[in-house]
Amino acid sequence: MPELPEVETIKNGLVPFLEGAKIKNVSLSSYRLRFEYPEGFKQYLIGASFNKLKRRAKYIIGELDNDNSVIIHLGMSGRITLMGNGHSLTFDDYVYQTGAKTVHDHVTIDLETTKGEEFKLIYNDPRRFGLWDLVKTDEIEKSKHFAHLGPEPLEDDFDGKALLERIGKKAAPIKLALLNQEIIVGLGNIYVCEALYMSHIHPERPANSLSQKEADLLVKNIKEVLNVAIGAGGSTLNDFRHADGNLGGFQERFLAYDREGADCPDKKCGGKIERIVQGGRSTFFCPKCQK
DNA sequence: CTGTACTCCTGGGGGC
DNA sequence: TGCCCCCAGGAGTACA
Repeated sequence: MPELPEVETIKNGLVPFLEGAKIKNVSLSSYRLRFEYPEGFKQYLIGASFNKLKRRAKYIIGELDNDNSVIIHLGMSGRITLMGNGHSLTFDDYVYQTGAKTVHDHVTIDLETTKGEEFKLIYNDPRRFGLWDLVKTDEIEKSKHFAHLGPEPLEDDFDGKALLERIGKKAAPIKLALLNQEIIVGLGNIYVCEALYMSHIHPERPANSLSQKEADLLVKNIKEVLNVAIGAGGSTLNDFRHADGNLGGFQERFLAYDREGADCPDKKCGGKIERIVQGGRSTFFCPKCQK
């Protein structure tokens, strides 16, 4: 799925269109997503306007003017497209696009901006691992989606000390600990691999074996890789693009992720990137410089 | 407590 | 061309 940087970029891209916009109509496909839509989903939405858009972990939160908030998680393959005025803009670029078919359009929202311009928001999700929910705005933090979530990695007060506190005595491999949203939110398979590579930390190291110094470096690199990715995506999403939805410039060049067999980017290292499986998911790392 | 296996799904790509 | 198998950026649950 979209990890924190992608969700942040999408949220930021939606802000100028959605904040203040009024929901004129909502239509749903006949498929359910990860969960059923909540009772009265459409009724709460239609006629409401969006106040603020926020991000928490990998969720987009759309605060409405009726004390409810829309909670959106993109799962593995969720994409959001805005269409209006003969143009469309798709906020994805990180997920395969060729398979996009309207048969997987599950949520369509007709909107009207404060200036009276009409447009549609379309949520497309082939694998349907995403979710849309409705939560009382003042109960978001204790809702089932958010109650167990760990700290935001980009918060100023999140540092190596805070990470070690969250890890506690956990002997699980550091790779899996970082994917655990109860310990730290927003990281997924890609950025965990990248941050561990940058920090020269072996993904199979027990989480509780990290020194304070290693944790400091790891957190510094987590922030770095997330901020670079947000910076790369953020600048491309300012306006509607033409109908092919091509944003460009959002391609990541990964150091370790998906580079099995490639030379370690550090020429002085001379190692080769390897792929192993942890928790049923691929881990890419350099066994020579990650200790 | 741990770790693992499996679940929800579709689609792309490689091998044959 | 097709078929089969593996893989995919998430995350919850069940079970030993």
